Amino acid sequence: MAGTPTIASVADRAGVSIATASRALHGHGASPRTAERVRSAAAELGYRPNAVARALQSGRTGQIAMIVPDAANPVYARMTSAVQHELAADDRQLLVTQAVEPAAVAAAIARFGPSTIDGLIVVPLRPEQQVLEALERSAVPTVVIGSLPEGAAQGAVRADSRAGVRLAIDHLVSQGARRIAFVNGPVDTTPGRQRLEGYRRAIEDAGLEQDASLVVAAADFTHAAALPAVDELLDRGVDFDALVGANDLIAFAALRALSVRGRAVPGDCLVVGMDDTELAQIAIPSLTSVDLGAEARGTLAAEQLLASLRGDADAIAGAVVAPRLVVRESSTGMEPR
Amino acid sequence: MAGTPTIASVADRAGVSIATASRALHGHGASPRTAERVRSAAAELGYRPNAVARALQSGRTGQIAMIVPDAANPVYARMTSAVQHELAADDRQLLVTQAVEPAAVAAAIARFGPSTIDGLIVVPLRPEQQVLEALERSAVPTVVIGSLPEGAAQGAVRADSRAGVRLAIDHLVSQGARRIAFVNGPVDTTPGRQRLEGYRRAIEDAGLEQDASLVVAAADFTHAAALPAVDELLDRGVDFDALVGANDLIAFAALRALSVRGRAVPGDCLVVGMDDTELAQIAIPSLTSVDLGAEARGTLAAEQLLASLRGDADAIAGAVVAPRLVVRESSTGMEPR
DNA sequence: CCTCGGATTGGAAACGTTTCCAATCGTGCT
DNA sequence: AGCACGATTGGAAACGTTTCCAATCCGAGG
Repeated sequence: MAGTPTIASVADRAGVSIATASRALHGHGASPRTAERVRSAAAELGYRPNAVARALQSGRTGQIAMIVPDAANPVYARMTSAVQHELAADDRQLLVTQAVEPAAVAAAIARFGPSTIDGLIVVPLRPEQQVLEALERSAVPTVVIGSLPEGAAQGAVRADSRAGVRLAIDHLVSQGARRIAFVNGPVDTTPGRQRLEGYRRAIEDAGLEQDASLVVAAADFTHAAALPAVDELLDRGVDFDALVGANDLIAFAALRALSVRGRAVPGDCLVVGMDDTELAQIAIPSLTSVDLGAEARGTLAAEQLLASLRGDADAIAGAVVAPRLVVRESSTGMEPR
Repeated sequence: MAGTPTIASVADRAGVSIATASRALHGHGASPRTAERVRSAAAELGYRPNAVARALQSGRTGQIAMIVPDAANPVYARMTSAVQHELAADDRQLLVTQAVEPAAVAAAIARFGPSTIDGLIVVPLRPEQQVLEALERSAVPTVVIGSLPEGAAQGAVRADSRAGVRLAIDHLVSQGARRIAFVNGPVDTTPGRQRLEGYRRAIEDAGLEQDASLVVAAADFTHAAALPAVDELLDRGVDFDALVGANDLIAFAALRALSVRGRAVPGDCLVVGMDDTELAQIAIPSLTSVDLGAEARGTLAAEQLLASLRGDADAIAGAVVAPRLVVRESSTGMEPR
C-alpha cells in the first residue's frame, strides 16, 4: 500500500488486470480508452516501472559496461564520453571500470555476466592470451577498441596508429625537420608496437636516416613515466631537430625536458604529440597533435554494439578510424595565436 | 538445460533443494557436508548467481550512480575515480552520468529510481530549487558534493573554496604581489560565489586595495570560456602583478593570454590556479594550484553513502575538506625543475 | 525404547514485470 | 437471428533468487 506503486496498484486503480495495465503502458494491444485510463492512473500514483523486475523478465538490463586502461587519461575520458552519449540516445546506462593489467582486465570481463549487462566495450592495451580467453568466454556481445591478435574471431574498432605517426613525420619533414626523435610508450602494448612500426616505415619512406638512438620507450603512456625516458634520450647527446611523442602526455614530458635544457619549442625543436587531447590546445605552446579519433572510435563501438543488440548479427564488424593531423604552435614557427 | 546454469541446476546436481543450495552458497545454515557438495556442484557447472534476480528479491542492486557537471574536467575525473575506488572495495558498481543544467540534473536524479540504484552521489554546480526538489523526492540515500542552500535537510561534502582562495592570495602576497587579479567562473554557481567571496575577504584581510576592475568572470569553468574573460581583463589596461584563476583551466587561459601579450610568468606576473589537476604539473611553467581535495571529497562522499547503506542513519553528515596549496613554478621565481 | 529439541532440509511464497494462452466482448456479415 | 472473426481482456506462468515456515532428521537424555 504505502510502498512505491507497482503495476498491480496501477491496474487496481484503473480497474483492469495487471496484464492489461502492462500492455496499456507498453502502448501495445490495449484499447485507446483503457490505455488512457491506465496511463492516468499511473500518473496519479507516480508509478515508475521497476527496472530490475523488467530486466529479470526480459533478460535485458539496459546497461553497457566499458573497461578502459586509464580513466585519468583525457583520451579515454573523451572516448567514454562519446560512448555514453551514444548510449543515452538509446536509453541505456554506461558502467565504466578501469583495468590495465591483463589479469585485471580478464577479471573485469568475467565479472560482468549477462545478468548484469547487455553488452561490453573493452579497450585492452595488452591483448594477451588471458584477455582473449576471457573475451571468448564472455556471454555478452562485446566490442573491442584496439587491436586484437590475428586469431581473433571478432572485428575491432581501431585507430590507425601507423598512419597517424606517418602524418606526424610527414608534417615535420615538410617543416624542414631531418632528424626526428620518437618517444614511444611500452612496446609490449598494441599502440606501442604499431606506433614504432609506423615511425620506422615513415622515416624510411621519407628517405631519412634510420637511427636507433633517436628512439626511446617510456615504461608507460603517462607523463610521469615519460620524463625519465626523455631525459635518457637527451642524455645520449644525439642530435635531433624534431620529436614525436606517442601520446600527448609523452609529448608534454618532452616539452618539459627540452625546456629544462634550454631548447626552445618550436624554435630549436619541433614537437608533435598524439591523441589530440584538450591539453594540446591548452598548453603553451599549443601542441600539434595527431587526432586518432578517440571520439569516433567510441561512437563507432557503441553503434556497432547497439546494432548487434538490436539483432543485427554482423553488426560487430570492426572499423579503422583514419587519423587527422591538427597543426598548432609546437611544430610551426608561427607566433602563438 | 543448455542455458546458463541457475541455482536450480546446481541444486539438482548436488541432489538438494533450491532452498538448501541457496543457503549453502550463501554460507549460512547448511551443514558442512551439503555446503561442500553444493559448492563443488556450482563450481563444476560454472554457476554465477543472476544479479538481477537477486536484486529483485533483495531490493538492492549493488549499484551507485553519480551525477557530475563535466566529465571532461579532470577534477571530476579524479573525483569519480576516488568514488569508484571506494565502491569497488564494497563490491559495488558506479554509474556516472553527466548533467550540468539544473533541469538535466533534476531529470537525472528522477530517472534513477530505487529499483536501479542503492544510492546516489550528486555534484550540483547550481543548486537551484528544481534540483533540491528532485533530491527531496528521490527515494534513495543521496550524498551531495558541493554546497546546498541553507534550507537543506542533509549535510553535504564540501570543499572550502573561501579558504582555498585565501591560501592562494596569502601565498601570492608572501611572494611580493600587491595587485592580484581574479578570474572567476560564473557567479551563479556555488563555487563561483564562494570563490569570489573568499577573494574579497582575503584581499581585505591582507590589507590590499579592493579594486573591482581586477575581477572578471568567465561564462563557464572551461578553458574556452575563460579566454575571452581574460582578454577583457587585459583590455581594461588595469595593472596587476598576480592572478588567481578560479580553476586550473581558467588559470591556463590566463597563462595563454599573458603569453600572447608578452608578459612572462612568473617573471612579470604570478599565476595560481585551483583544483590541482594533472595539468598543473604537466604545464610549462608548472602551475601553482590549490588542491581543493577532489579525491578526498569523492572518498568521503562514498564512505558516508556506504555507511548509510549499511544502516547507519546519521552517516550522511557532510564534511568540509580543507584546501592545500601546491606551490610550483608559476608563482615563484625558481627555474623550472 | 521413547521423547524432546536443535540442526538441517524442502516446499512454496514473494519480489514486479512481461507475455502466452484462453476467454470474452462486440461487430459485421449472411 | 445466428455465426464467425478480430479486438480486447484476464489468469497464470515465467524470469532466478531469497527466505519464511513447516517438516524431517539426528542425537541426547530420560
